[in-house]
Amino acid sequence: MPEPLSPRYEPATIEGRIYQLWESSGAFAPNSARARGAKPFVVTIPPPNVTGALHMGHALNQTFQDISIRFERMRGRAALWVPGTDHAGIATQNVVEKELKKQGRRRQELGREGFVQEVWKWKDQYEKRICTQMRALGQSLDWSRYAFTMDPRRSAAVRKAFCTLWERDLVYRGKRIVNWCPRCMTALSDEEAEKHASKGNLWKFKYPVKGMPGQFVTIATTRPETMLGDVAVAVNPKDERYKDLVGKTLILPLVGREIPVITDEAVEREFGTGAVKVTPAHDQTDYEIGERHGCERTVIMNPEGAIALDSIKAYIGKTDFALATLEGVDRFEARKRIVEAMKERELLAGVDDHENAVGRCYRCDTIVEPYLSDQWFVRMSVLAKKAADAQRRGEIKFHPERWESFYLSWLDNARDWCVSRQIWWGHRVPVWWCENKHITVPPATNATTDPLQCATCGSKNIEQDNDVFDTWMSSWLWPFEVLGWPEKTSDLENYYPTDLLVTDRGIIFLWVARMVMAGLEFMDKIPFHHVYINGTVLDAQGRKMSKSLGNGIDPIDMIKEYGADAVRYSLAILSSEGQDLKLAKEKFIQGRNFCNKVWNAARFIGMNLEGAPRADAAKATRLEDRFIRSRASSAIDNITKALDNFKYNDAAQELYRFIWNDFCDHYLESVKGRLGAEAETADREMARAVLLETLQTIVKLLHPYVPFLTEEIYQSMLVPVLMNPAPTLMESAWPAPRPEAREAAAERETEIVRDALRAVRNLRAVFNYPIGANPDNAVFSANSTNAAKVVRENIILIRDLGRLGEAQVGVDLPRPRRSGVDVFDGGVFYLPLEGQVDVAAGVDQLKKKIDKVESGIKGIDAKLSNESFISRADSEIVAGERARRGDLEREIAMLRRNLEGLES
RNA sequence: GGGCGUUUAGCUCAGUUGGCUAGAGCACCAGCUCGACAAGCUGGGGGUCGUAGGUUCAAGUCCUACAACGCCCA
Repeated sequence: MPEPLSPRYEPATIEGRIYQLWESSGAFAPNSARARGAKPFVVTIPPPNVTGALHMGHALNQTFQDISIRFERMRGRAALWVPGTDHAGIATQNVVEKELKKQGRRRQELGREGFVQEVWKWKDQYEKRICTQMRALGQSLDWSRYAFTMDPRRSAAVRKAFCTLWERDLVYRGKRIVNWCPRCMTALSDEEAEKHASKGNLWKFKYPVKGMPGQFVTIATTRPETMLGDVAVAVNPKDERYKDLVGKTLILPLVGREIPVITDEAVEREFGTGAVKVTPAHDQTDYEIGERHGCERTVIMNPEGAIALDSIKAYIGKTDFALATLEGVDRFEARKRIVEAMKERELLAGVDDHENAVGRCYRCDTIVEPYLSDQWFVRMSVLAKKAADAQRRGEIKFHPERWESFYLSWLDNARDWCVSRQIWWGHRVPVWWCENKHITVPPATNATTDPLQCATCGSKNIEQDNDVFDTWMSSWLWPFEVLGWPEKTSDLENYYPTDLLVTDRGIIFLWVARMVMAGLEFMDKIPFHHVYINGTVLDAQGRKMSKSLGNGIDPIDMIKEYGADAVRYSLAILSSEGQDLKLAKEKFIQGRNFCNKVWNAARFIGMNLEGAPRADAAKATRLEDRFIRSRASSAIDNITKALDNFKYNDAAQELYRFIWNDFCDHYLESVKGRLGAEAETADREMARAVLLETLQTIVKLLHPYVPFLTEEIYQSMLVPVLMNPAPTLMESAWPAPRPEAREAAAERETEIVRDALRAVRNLRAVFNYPIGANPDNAVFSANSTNAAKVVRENIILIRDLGRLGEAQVGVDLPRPRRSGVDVFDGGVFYLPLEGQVDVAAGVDQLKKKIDKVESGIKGIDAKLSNESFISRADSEIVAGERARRGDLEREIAMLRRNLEGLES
């Protein structure tokens, strides 16, 4: 460390330099000498969308991944974390369209090629920004393997996948009801149409029965405008109310079409009137009913969501309603007009409030229209079953576990996946059409070569399908396409399946499930062994962070303000397994303060560390040395175990306790007196040896969370004094277990010392004892010879830190006259009061303490006086309670006696 | 309507298989510029663990019901 050192940690001065050091070391790639031949540990990053910059959710998600990667790298695994970005079809197309709109332009003016060029420009810009952000966060990604979902290799993978599925009859083209976004003008998958409960109405329309004047069937509908496309009215076959009407013909109001009354099991008798209109071209359930009854599918809307009368133009003029005026009218305006027209004709039987789930486009929030259209689908049944079977065999473990059943229930009900999108940005569907409407798909063995003629009729006049694929049609290949699939690469050989996927619960269906399907279908192996579902980052009020609310916190701003290490550590300690976290800017202060603490502890050690210490820490005999070595040993075990089980929060807390409470608060303070020039040489060297050893353990254990600062400490302080240091901390070995350093007795004895100190300080504070006074007549009256021994052996330290002069130590010593008293873990401490002290304050505190101990005794008495407790509880528990009661009894007697002494 | 999660100190959250007087960070009160750190140190106050039952010698922890909030599916 360069001198003079700032008493404050200044992350901005080191982060860039350290990242450079890592990157140039080549150790982001899994091919260092240590990693060679080692078992791999592989993570593929959930590729951020090039639509925009990274947000706090990414920072959280990636921090967990980097913690695991750095941990495993240090443990000696060949750690590989593959970076990448996703083209995010609809989302990116939308933002670029918005940009164009600002300039008063539309994508149609640019043409497909011109527009796609614009999107590439956008992609380049954000890709660069995203990668810069990941570096700023300190992510140890192997940049040499960077992948983009639309780069040539990934494009080849998508084509290979589609052509393979085609040959296996796992994709088909079909006219189905899809979720149609009239604004994006494209189909969406079921998962992309987000259902939101919304308040709407249930309208009741009367449809006249043909030839029976005054007779009606009343149907209920939430979307009146679709009545134009009605082809039947359906009732449940068991519904007695409609028994006589089944088979009769109705006259569709406003249109004049004759439609039958049919029966179908799908109709719920309890819904509305029990009779529903059947509109096969505009509703999924109606479509299915229509299929069963061979109904016509009458489309009455255009792709923009406006009424199109083409298919019913024969009916124009058949009724008194001016049907033609609806042509081109938007669906919601048409709804109003139709309800109005029905009302005028006294065919509106009522309107109820009705709450139902309305699908909205997950990218633009427009209400999705169930719409009949020709699309490409991936058959889910076989794929989903394979994935579910693998899950039931326990091949993939979810963290937290509960997501497993969530995931399985989706797999068990998965419907065919609509993969074609009517947009321009994405992988173009590798299907060619000839003028005879024959389909030509390249052979899977040669999927990237465009066909030159129709495979059916040989026509050379063929054109590629205009549609592109759903983004997930490329990202479901991610875990193996980034490793080079479909080529048989050594990466694929070495690193597939991967070990860990960290992602958000919102894309378990969209992405995780499909990656498993693709992995099993194309690689015959699951893509990853562990799936960690991280929590969602919320704002201080518990709302999701979003652009529209403007409540987001930019991770880069936070890095600038607090440092990347602070951001990472704060996120990790704030988020327990899979739990959402409410975040505010101030929350990063905790991480920053912690980093500053570590910085200062290291700075202090640096001031006392000239060259390598001449002592062997393992031979330490002093209590504080044995204590910190013992605690370090358990910290190593606890943190290793926590990280092994993806308990990021547990490990972060253990780090905090160990570093701040044990090392800084206790050990550093204990050891200060041994570092000065006046101290005995051997004692000083031992202190330095233990300091150095512990510092080394600390920077290693902390490195996965706080990589920059720990690397800086390692480089400037440890490399110069270590034998054969690894070139970077990042590549150095994770601390090995040290069972031999574990000493329960040392930890227990330290508790006595620390509590004795607490008693001293407490009495000084309570009685407002003068700061500068170092009394010579304090007394430690131990309640056992062992406790007396511990206090005696450490009396110099206690006196030093407690600011006492001489002090008497012994078993059951008498209380000095006019003295304050505090019970500590191991005995009683008496502080004779002299000068101006506040006796009343001391009395107050004694009384409070007596109350507390009394309630403790009461609790124990309740147990001990209970026959069943004595007979049924484990004997050691009972004995423990008895011993505890004895302790409390002695304590309270002491407190009472001394209260009297003070009050008199 | 079904499923899942949450409910513990003023705030944000920990709390293994039930078992010493329920913890942390922030905030709060009091004191401290003693050569790592005021982004700090020391001491302290503060909780009928959502409600109501139940199981048990013993429940924050297990069971049942209910309530509030949130997420997902229909």
